[in-house]
Amino acid sequence: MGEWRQLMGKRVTIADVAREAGVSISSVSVALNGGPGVSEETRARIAEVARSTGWVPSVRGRSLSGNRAFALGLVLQRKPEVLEADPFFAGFIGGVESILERRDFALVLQLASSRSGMIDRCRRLALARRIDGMFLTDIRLRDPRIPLLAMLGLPTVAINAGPGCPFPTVRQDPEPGMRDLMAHLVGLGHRRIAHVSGGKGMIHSAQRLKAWRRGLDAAGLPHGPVVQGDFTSEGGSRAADELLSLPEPPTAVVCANDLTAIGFIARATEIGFHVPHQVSVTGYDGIQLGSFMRPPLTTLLTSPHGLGRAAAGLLLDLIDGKPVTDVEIQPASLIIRGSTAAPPA
Amino acid sequence: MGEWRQLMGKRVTIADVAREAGVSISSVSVALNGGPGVSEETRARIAEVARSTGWVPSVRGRSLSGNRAFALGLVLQRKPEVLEADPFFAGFIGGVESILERRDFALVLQLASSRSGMIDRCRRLALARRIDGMFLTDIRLRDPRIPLLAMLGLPTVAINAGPGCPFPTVRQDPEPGMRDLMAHLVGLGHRRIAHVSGGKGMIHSAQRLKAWRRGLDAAGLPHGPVVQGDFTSEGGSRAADELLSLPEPPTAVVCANDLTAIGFIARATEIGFHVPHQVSVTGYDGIQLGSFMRPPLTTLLTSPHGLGRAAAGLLLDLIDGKPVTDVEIQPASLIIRGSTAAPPA
DNA sequence: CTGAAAGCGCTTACAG
DNA sequence: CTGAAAGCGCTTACAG
Repeated sequence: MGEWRQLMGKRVTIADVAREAGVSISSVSVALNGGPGVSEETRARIAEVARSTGWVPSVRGRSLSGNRAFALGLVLQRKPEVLEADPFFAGFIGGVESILERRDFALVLQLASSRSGMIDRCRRLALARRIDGMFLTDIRLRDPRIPLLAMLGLPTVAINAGPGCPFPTVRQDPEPGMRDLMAHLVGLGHRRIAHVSGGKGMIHSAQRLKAWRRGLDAAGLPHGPVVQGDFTSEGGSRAADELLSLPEPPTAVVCANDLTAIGFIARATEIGFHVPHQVSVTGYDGIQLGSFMRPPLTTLLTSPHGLGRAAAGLLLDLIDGKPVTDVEIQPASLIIRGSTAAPPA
Repeated sequence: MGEWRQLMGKRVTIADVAREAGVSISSVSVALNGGPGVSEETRARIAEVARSTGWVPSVRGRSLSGNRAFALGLVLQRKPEVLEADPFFAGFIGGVESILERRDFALVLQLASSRSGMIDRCRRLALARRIDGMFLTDIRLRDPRIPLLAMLGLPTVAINAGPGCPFPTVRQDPEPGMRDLMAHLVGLGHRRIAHVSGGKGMIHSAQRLKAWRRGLDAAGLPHGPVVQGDFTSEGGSRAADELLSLPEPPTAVVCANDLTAIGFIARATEIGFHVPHQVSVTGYDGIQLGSFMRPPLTTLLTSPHGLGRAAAGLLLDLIDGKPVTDVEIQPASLIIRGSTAAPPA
């Protein structure tokens, strides 16, 4: 019956509910928002009418009068081909949604194809007042979105930001796991350990590169060669060509992420290098497919889902004006599988 | 200066623009929506003021008065672990966004953790009038969302729907490619060809199963064994255990998607079956990583991105009241790689 | 405890 | 060509 009314195009509004319950629309509003000043009896009657008519408050009306969009924004810039295999994107959104689902907030997603497009869409999303807050991911060195969002005054939560970011931040520390990984390789006997880096200018690329360097320093080893990657398997494949044609190729290669490692291994195998017996290869992310590779991938397990959950909770608190502090989720942890072994004698 | 006004909390509104331009707010509205009845001179003046103040119309006001949300909805149900490696999700969204980006529409994404949650969120999204239209993906046999959305009267576009779906549909035909795939296997000499199916009750699982059967029929071969899968690598791994322990194991296995095939190959290799020389394995989807497997995966190349583009265009037309017809994008096509070969003699 | 009124920022007929 | 007015569906002080 409620459904029936809805479907005939006669949308149920707060006025219908008020009329049917014999109260004013303000009483309906207060009753359903849990405000004080409505008797239990009236509240129950209103609730029953709302239920039976199938009324769902219009977010348009609520937004305009209440000055809240009931939505959070996520703007990403990705090349389509990178997005498909992206190890972060889907898990992060899943984590965010697991929190928003209960709060009846919506996630507004925008994918920009260019850097300037991303910045422009951030700006419009905020200025059009479509969202109450924003998630800032894939942060770059001197990211132009940081001053933009700060200036617009939009509540923002950063994910894995570097130091000096003015927004509350959710972090998963790469350091302990990377230290374990480097110790694992050094312990196996590796002395020439190379790195295939992540996308240029990304803060997480820089973090992983630094952690690799520190691991070498800690073991008193020289810094091996670094090849610029881009977080894709193609990049890993190219890096294999480059590193394995060196006069003294590395015996271990630390890749900036799993996709890179998978591409590296595929190409290394193709040109006749046995993984792990001639060259050990490691990833970063801990994607599910890593365990189905042959050899299965030694990697660091990250938690995009956990970051999403934490970020959503933090952003909602921030919007509600609650006091917030940065959140650290459990650090990425080493998973040793078959793609690492002792170097050739 | 425009930015400055915005940032001080004094949001620029249409009233500010009207005052500064010396016109009424209705003129501003008409001018910026490209309506007739404003002189070129006035329009230019208004545009200049809008630009210099940095005014972006509030979507809240526009939605309420204009009865449009300027947003489209996508509600998915996925287990978090499936979502991460999902071959469809990210590409589809990328395609949708490539169209929405130009039209200043937003994509509202909701991820439900349960079936009932998904249906409830569909309902609330529509009733709260948060969106103008909806994408219907992952359609099941007798999907309860179909009558729901039809009843609510929400413009909806279906993706790869079966016959009898009342909504305009975007399709990528699996038939020609599956026919080619089966012919490829039969041509190699395979006579015992098994199938690992997709998730239970999904329409695309049924389609691929049917296509496999038809291929066998066309070659006059008996239907090999079918193992129930679930579109995951774990499911493929379990299927390998089951099929390869048969008294007469199949010499070729057609998997419902690439993840399943990858899991199958990993497990088959582990228990001592050489792929492709003892058993050929095929996938479906054409994920990028398929070409980095060893052996690289024979599969059908699909286009989630193309489906997303087409679906977004169709849905926007539908909302605008334009006449629409179903759209067929180029069929999924066979890619022959190293995971298929002649059966053992 | 309850209701009438103003207002959120726009769009859309309708007069002039 | 331009403006004043009504209205979209709510929330929030403010009176009673």
